[in-house]
Amino acid sequence: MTAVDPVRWRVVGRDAGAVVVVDLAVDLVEQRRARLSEADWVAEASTTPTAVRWVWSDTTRWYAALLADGVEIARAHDLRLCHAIVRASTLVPASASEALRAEARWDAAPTDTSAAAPSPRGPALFDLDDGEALPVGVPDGIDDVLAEFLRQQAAVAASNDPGRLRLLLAAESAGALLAAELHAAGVPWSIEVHEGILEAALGPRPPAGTAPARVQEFAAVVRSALGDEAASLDSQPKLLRSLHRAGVLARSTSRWELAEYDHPVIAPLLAYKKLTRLQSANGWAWLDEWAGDGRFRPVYVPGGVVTGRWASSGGGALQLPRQLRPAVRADPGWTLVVADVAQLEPRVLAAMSGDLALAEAARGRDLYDGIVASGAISTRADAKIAMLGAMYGATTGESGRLVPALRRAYPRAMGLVDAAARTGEGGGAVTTWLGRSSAPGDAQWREVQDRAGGPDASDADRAHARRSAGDRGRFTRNFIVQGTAAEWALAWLADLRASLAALPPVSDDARAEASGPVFSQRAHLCFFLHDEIIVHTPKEQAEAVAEAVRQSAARAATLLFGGFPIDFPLDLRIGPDAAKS
DNA sequence: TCTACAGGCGCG
DNA sequence: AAAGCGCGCCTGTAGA
Repeated sequence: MTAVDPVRWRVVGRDAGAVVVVDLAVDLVEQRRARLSEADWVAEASTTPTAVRWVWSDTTRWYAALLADGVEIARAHDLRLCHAIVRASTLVPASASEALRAEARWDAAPTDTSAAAPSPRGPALFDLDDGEALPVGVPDGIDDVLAEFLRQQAAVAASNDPGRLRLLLAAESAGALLAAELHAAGVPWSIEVHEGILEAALGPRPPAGTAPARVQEFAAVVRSALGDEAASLDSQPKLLRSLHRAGVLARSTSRWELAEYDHPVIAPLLAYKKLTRLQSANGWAWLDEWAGDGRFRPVYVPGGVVTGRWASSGGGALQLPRQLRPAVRADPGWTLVVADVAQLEPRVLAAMSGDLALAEAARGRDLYDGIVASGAISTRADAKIAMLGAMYGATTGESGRLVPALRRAYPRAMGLVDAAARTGEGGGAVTTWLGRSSAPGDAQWREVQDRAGGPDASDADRAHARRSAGDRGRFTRNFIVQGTAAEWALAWLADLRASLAALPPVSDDARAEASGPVFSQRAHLCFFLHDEIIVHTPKEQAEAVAEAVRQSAARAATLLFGGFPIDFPLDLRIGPDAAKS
């Protein structure tokens, strides 16, 4: 059996009601087991040196309770998340992951910790749309957990690139810790500012069940312009019919299409839609439910997107409108460090393809300006449209027309995404820089392709297959870039999280102003969105935090891409609110 | 009455 | 302006 050092692993599982910890100190031969009560387990976790990595079934299943008890975990290995990566990774030969892939119980959805009723859950099933069902909750018995850990270690060791996979698994697991911490900490939220925004836009808070004053005003103007005092504005089919009667022959009621028509109803209707959107998505009801205690606590779902990006569930963390950003406000005595990466995805593409020309265009400046400076494309706006089109697979319109110029200027970078698209069109799997792989085309997809190639295929069959192949190609084209960008972001987060934890203790004044879990008594991450972070910090540490944010970005670049000359410039602001100035 | 879906729109 | 990728949430409607 192979040694599991240099990291010191502690494997956590349950057994007959108690928490069991197996310490894999140096060698698996020297396993030491300890059976702990819940209280002892909290004490054990809270006094663990930061160099120890806890191995557990599912971070969401264990960590929320520890955080509630004031315990922080520095390092973890999330078996559920890592199982998903290892089982699909093309870096792992099929023979090396066979044992792991046979363990379907580890393909379960995250443990649902929100349910009010505790444990004695039978085989809870989570219905999927195709009639299959995915069980909720992976195994958490100590023997199951230990066995799965060993399967994963073996598969990674037998992979083509254990170093990259280990980095990915560590980053993914650190992300899971952080996701729980972000939820526990919450984004500091000013109810007053939010209410001010709502009142300015919508008027005073209306009684439940009635529309705000400004919404009613615009509705009246719209109905009058339609010449129909009873027109329904909230039902798409009815609104469309009303518009047709008034001479607006739109085929949908979407904002962009309506904007093309010149009619007195358009302006008030667009205003009406904007206001009702604000009211229904982030109005007073949202404020009460999600930020009523002065903290916005979205539920993050690490690994929730196939590409490795996080998803979210509840609260709409991924859709927080810029309009509401001013409501993010630091506590008294505290401030915010807000940072986002400029053009993360094309920079990642330059690095992973080894495209020195694109890296040169990106170096030390706005990447799109750099493309213009190179002469490849004439305006910044066009360069941006072309780059997005190249990464998303645009074939038509302005974007599609501009992509060929990019292909000539940056053949390596474009060659990489074009190759990923061809792989996807053929039903194959593609893999990110660190080893996260997409699923290959499934049986149903394959069947569509096979039918189109058969002797009695109809034109419709062939068109369907062509479209379906194109859809997959655009997905895999984007997967390698979006997924690698997610890996860069995770590396940035993980490094920063550790740096913040190592900052010296803050003054008692700052601590006294803070509220929430123990780690929120000092500078801590409170928000993450793909390529953007917010750190809530005592004012006295803001500069140190900003420096840590920059250093972590630089270290993430080195960690992933070594000495390749690519930089990741940050747009970084320090201030009491998170609105972009 | 309940659930599934589509339209629409917010974010990267 | 979308286009071309990835999401979540709200609303109303259609269908069981």
